[in-house]
Amino acid sequence: MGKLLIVLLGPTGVGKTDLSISLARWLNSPIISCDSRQFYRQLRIGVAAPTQEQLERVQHYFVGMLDIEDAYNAARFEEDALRLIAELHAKQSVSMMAGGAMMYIDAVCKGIDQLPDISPELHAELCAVFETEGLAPLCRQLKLLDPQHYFQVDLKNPKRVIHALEICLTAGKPYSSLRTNPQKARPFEIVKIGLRRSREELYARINARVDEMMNAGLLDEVESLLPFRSYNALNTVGYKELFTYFEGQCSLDEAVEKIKQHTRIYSRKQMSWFNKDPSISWFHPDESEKIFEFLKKCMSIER
RNA sequence: GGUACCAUAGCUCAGUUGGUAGAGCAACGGACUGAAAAUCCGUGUGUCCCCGGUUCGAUUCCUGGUGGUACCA
Repeated sequence: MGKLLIVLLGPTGVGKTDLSISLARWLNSPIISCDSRQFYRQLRIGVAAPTQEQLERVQHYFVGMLDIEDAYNAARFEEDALRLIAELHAKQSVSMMAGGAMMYIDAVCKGIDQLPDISPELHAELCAVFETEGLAPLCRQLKLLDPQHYFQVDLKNPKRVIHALEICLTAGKPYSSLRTNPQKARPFEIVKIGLRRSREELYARINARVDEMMNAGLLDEVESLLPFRSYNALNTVGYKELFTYFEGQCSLDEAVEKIKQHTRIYSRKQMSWFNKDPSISWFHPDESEKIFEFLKKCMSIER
């Protein structure tokens, strides 16, 4: 009997959490979260993590599994999620992943290339070069070590250039030789359900949700995280804006408005990524009956 | 009421020694394989507050008006 992974995705604020819970109960299955910032246990209100009540109704994997100081990435998620999916599929034929972290979704569905681990020292060294001399010397070095990638990479994007360079230096061969644009075989079928709304609707929900977060105590949550603000996990919409408020750089109203704006921008970025993926079947979150019908069909084909 | 300053893109403002204008943010579009709620790229026509004057030509100079801010009464 074939196994199936249902992937529920969509932009932030579209209504994934609510629908994922009805789906999970309908399927009698836990939820594999694919919202990378909800993985951090200290990030609750600001990342719209499932509530305690929701967590009690349905088991959620990965939510709150990391500490704010932990480093994590899409490759590790690929490993962790695949291991978990295999365990679940030993007991059940259908599993479900829900979330909006674009690259994490692709890591599980398509796979990403095996790359060497980068030493923190090397990373710090390259970052220091960037800080003091800018990107130009790093680009020149990349051109020498990996001319092919040099012509593909976004040479204005420090993260990309530094990453490519540290891979070359660590692997001892060009990054491009390690990039295979993988489409890894998975021991299960994948059905992607995309949720979308009109922009007007989505923006209204995002704006309202930010106000709800503030009412729910986001300010206290962020204040308690001030000592950790340099960690990457806190370079997150909803947190960075309130940090600048605590620094006295702007008023609270301005910070809240920024959170709304940045969340809207993030939602568009997600849509721009998802729109490229032809394997997604799109629904409005209110059409849950249609989604159930659609999934029934998928599942009967699988069996 | 008087004086001074200001009025330019959705917002904050720059600028044009007179030849109809440009930044940041926003907005919109895009990229994306180990930081990804990250990071990066692209897109700028707007009665240059209104009426009049000077001028070949005014958003720019001048008169008047309107609105705002500050100070003085």
